[in-house]
Amino acid sequence: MARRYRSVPFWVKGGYHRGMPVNARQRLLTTAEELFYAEGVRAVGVERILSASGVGRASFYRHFAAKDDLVVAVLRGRDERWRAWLADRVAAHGGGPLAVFDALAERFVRQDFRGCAFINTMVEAADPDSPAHRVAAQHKSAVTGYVETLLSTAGVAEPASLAAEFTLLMDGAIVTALRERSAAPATRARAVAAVLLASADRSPG
Amino acid sequence: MARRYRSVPFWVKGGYHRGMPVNARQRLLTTAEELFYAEGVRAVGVERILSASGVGRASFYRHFAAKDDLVVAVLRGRDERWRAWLADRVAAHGGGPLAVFDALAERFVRQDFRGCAFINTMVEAADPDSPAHRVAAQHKSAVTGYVETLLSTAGVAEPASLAAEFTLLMDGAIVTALRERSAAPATRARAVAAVLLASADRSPG
DNA sequence: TCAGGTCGGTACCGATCGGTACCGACTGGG
DNA sequence: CCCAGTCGGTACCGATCGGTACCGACCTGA
Repeated sequence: MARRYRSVPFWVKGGYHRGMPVNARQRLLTTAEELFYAEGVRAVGVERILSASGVGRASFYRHFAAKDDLVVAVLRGRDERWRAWLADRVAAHGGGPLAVFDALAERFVRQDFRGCAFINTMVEAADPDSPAHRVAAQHKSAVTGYVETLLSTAGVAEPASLAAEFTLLMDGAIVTALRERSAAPATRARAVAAVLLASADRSPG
Repeated sequence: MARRYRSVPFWVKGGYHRGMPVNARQRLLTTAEELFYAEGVRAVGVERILSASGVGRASFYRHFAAKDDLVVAVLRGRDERWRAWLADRVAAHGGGPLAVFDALAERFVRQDFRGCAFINTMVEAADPDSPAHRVAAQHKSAVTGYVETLLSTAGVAEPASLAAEFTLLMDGAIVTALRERSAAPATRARAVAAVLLASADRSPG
């Protein structure tokens, strides 16, 4: 059993000059997230993460009992930041439900775009009961819930079913962008969503 | 350099009783396809394929120069059979463009459903230039082309753009089914596609 | 001053990875 | 009958996998 990180240690205050980012745990999370997203969880060994982050092998297992725990921690962090990013970009694009596709379009044109980390996780972690797969599925539920609030705010009478369709379109756009590598799938999905939104019932008022 | 399989050998005619299916190459392809689909390409080692298929290690490398060659061969075979299966099921469901979603619904409820092998391949084989990734992308193009012919036959004026939207919906449904594990995503995508089809321009006649 | 905790570095472990080489058994066509 | 070719089995290779143990250096709070 590896010991766990407890509180803020000494070197976050003073000038710690050994590694760049704050502490070992944070460096591991940041480095692993990059590598996992770019090449896949299974394709990236612990050694790669250690050399890329400059963290010692023992330090790794002091913070994470196993590689799988790092994977889950990375996914949880990405889930939070991704949804915060989405809310930010939606607001920047007017705050309407269709803005989620404008946000996706921004991601698709990045040259480091490699699809959705959570879809990729559900593909790689085949077992639906595995912790990583569960976290990925939870992320999708959370996104669907967020889209539902957007639709509700926009005055859609029964936002739940339309939110499910929006999420399906988002996932379809992401997977399509994986091979088209352009913003086109986002605008395509947006156009479809616009048709759905236009024909949706509006709540009174 | 491993020698390649040339022509039909002796034991396909006579009673070959060592292994069940016809020959070693076919057994390798069948077994590998099952395992790759169920657990992922990277997760399945050569040893697993050998023990599960009953093929000797040397025989493996007589037929395939490397594991990657087996992967590509598996994908090519699956591409052909999958599209033949789709055409068959579409015909069974009336032959209309929307029948593709009825076909998908059949797949989603299978308990061995693990998404689309080609989407999974594009996720696992991160490098877009890798042979496996290329074959997977080609498969999607072929499916889109097939959907386009369905739309054209149905009298849609400009079937290309609508075919792209249909394919996006299909991929979205597949990814969604990966976590919902039911036919619901297929019917959901079908409903969306029906709206698009209804509002599409029809060619004269 | 000193115990306690975190740090990076390294040696090491058994297991598995993809791949090669060689073996004897088998069967067909010449 | 015998050579060519395919078969399954196995020993073996170097590399890498995830994980453990121990080290000295460093800083903190008592």
